[in-house]
Amino acid sequence: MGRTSDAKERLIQSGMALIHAGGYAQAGVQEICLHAGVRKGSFYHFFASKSALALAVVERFRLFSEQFLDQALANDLPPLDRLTRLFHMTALLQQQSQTENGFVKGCPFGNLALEMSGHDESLRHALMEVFANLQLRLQQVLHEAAVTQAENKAEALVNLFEGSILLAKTHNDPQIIHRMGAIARKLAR
Amino acid sequence: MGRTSDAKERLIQSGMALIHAGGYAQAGVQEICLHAGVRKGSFYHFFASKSALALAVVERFRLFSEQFLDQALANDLPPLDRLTRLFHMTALLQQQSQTENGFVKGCPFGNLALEMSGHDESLRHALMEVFANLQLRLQQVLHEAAVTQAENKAEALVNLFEGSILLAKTHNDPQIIHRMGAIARKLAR
DNA sequence: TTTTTAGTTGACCGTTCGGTCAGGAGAATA
DNA sequence: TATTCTCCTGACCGAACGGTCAACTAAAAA
Repeated sequence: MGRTSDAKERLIQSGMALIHAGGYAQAGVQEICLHAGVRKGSFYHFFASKSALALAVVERFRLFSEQFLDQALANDLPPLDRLTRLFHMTALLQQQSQTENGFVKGCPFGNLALEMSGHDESLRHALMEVFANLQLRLQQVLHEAAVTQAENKAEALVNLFEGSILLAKTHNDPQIIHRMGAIARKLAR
Repeated sequence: MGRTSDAKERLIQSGMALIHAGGYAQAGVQEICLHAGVRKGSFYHFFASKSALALAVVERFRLFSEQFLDQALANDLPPLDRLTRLFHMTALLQQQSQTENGFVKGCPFGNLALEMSGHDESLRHALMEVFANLQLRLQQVLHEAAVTQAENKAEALVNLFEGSILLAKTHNDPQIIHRMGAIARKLAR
């Protein structure tokens, strides 16, 4: 079946890094190729368009976020403590990106949602699923905590979560996310 | 002192409309000029660069948001009811943009924050001030409601507010913002 | 009325954008 | 080894990008 290559994988990795750091519009195909060590002609062998890469990038971030949520919401703690841990772990993650790159990169999904959901329907739908899934997982935690109006509260927690990351990026201060850990706990009860 | 013109004003208005609807990168200088009925040469007579226009656009949105907050947080209601009204009025505003344009435009500040704060420091600082001011005004309301930890809660309300608009835009559903009105009330107590 | 000065115009700049394609290279299969 | 199919390459495309400029126009100020 012809020769093999990891160029596609490298393109996805570079896409994740550059799109997360600078946004979709800022990350040019040429720049992504340069970062990946791949010629632009090869790019279009693996992806039909730049937005097709973005879709693959979102899918990879989704896989990472699933693992991240598995850790954060693991049942080695009481339900409400897991919520707090999600915020604290996220704050830590953003703090690391701040130390490495000088600025808080923010949520890859939230970033793309505000930049692209106005003019890329397929990407918008992919992001809707990501947020809906997050809400479902939080709802399960709230259910374990035996609270009322679990669905409504889970929706609020998603909003608070994404909002705190938005403001952490704007202020370049990951501690904002950390502080919301306690609020999330209060909101859940 | 030479002839007069409202071209600068028209450019700002067009910039507000197009940047809010499609984002900074999507709104080209040429497109903004076409929308405003101004030749591109004139654009650079009034603005040193595209990002200079963005700064003026943010300033205008800031003025509008001040008036909006004056209405939403007016003391013709008990403090906590004003918070709810802010969310309800915002939901209505986004619903109108949805009816007119087919999609929820989102918060002009939040949109620009996630798209631009990574590579335009002056714009980022302008947006920081907007959010800080919103937090201050909410803190005043909470103070009137005689609640504890007003600063911490005001910060949480800003996060919840921006987050709900982010998800309303992603899901193209302004009702999400409306539902957060009750949550905000609960969060404040 | 003359001078001054702000506003207007449209051609033009170099660069970068996403995207295309014909042809060559090389590894897996037969 | 011969064939087949995937991957690689680099030149090339038209369009759009933000931005520049000198000449021109017209209204306000002198």
